Amino acid sequence: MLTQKLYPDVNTMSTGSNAMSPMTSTYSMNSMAMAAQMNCSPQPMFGSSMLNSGMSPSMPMNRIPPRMDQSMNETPQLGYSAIGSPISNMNACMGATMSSINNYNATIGRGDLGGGDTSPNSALQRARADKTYRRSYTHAKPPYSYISLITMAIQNSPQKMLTLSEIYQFIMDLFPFYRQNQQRWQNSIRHSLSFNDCFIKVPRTPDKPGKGSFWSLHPDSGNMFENGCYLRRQKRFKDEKKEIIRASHKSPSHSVDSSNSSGKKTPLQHGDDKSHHLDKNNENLGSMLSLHPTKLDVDQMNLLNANDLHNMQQHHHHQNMSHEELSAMINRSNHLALTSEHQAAMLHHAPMNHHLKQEPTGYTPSNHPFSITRLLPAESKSDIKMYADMQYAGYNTLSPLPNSIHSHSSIGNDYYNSPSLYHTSAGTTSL
DNA sequence: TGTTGTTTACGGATAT
DNA sequence: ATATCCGTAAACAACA
Repeated sequence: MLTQKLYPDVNTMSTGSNAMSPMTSTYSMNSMAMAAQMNCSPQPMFGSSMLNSGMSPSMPMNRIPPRMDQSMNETPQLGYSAIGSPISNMNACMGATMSSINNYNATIGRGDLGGGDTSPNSALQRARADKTYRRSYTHAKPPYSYISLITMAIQNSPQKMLTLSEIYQFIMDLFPFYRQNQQRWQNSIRHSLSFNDCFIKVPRTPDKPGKGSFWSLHPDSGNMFENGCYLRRQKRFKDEKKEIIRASHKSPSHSVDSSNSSGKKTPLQHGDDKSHHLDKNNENLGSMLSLHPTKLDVDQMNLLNANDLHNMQQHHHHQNMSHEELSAMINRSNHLALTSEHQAAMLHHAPMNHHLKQEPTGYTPSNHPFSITRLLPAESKSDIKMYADMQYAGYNTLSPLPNSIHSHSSIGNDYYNSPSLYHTSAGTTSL
């Protein structure tokens, strides 16, 4: 079960001069901050066996990385309430073996509510009393992939597009884990943005000078997380045009361009290195390509590709459409696929799709424990906004909080604060 | 010069 | 077993 590395950094620490572990936590935190840490839920496979085996003693307690020290000193702790956070609600889908974690997380996340497990000798109670045990959870890696995180950030932005630095900031604001090892994960973010077709680059308009482009979601990529669970995509979104290009350059008839003296593969030869094959989704690409034999000049295709969005932008530029209007259009496009009702309808009425895993518990996008709609609810909560305002006063002008976290209140919303929400969809409760 | 963006390469985890 | 997804490192180029 526990096959996935829980803390990959630990295994790769030796490579970096500033190597550090997300487990680090020797600074003090108030209860709200602790809750924030718990919001950085461990990996979904963070199973009970790990907990029951007494994880913390064997877990390396690492030195505080200088950068994190600095970060934490400069950055007030977020007052995120992890009540009902993904890790808590995740347990709903983890089965009975997760019950102890469920209780544990609920307790830690909420603070002591005076209820819960009262059995005197329970491991849970011992765990509660063991602060080291608690601390071992801090800065645990959130269970969301980088693609998920980027998607969250973009979808949560008013314009549905963000700069790279804004994406960074959103992630760091939401997940303290990512205030560490920034070079590492930010490289991965950039890689994800470039590598995945679901992200498209939107050039800056002259009236918005600055560094770097905006990043948005491909209008057709909205159903990447078709069950609403933002842990792992059901399937990788692939821009068909780009895929055709890649395939055309992989085909035997398309030999490696000898003019490429660098020895590097051309971009279109690349693909997913370990996916030396086309997706099943695209297994008919060969025939497609035979229909479009050659002539798929890279430039032409790039032009084709130069992003429908950009074309849209150009098109609407002539119509005096503002950047905001354009983003609103993108928003609508994404929203169509992301609308819960729409997705639910897709789930319940669409014929079985062989490449989609089935959620055994019948989760819909709106109620899945890892749904973005839970993490980033649409409605703001004024009290949390106030708290966030206080916490973030002068923190960072790039912070998405003023217009994103503040508006969506990823934290401390009713969902997170309602004990009733500990009731799982399976009818069990973690309280 | 630091940031942003692209690409290659590799290995682990997960799904089928 | 294989396919696919994901994370990470790193080289490199372009840009502000």
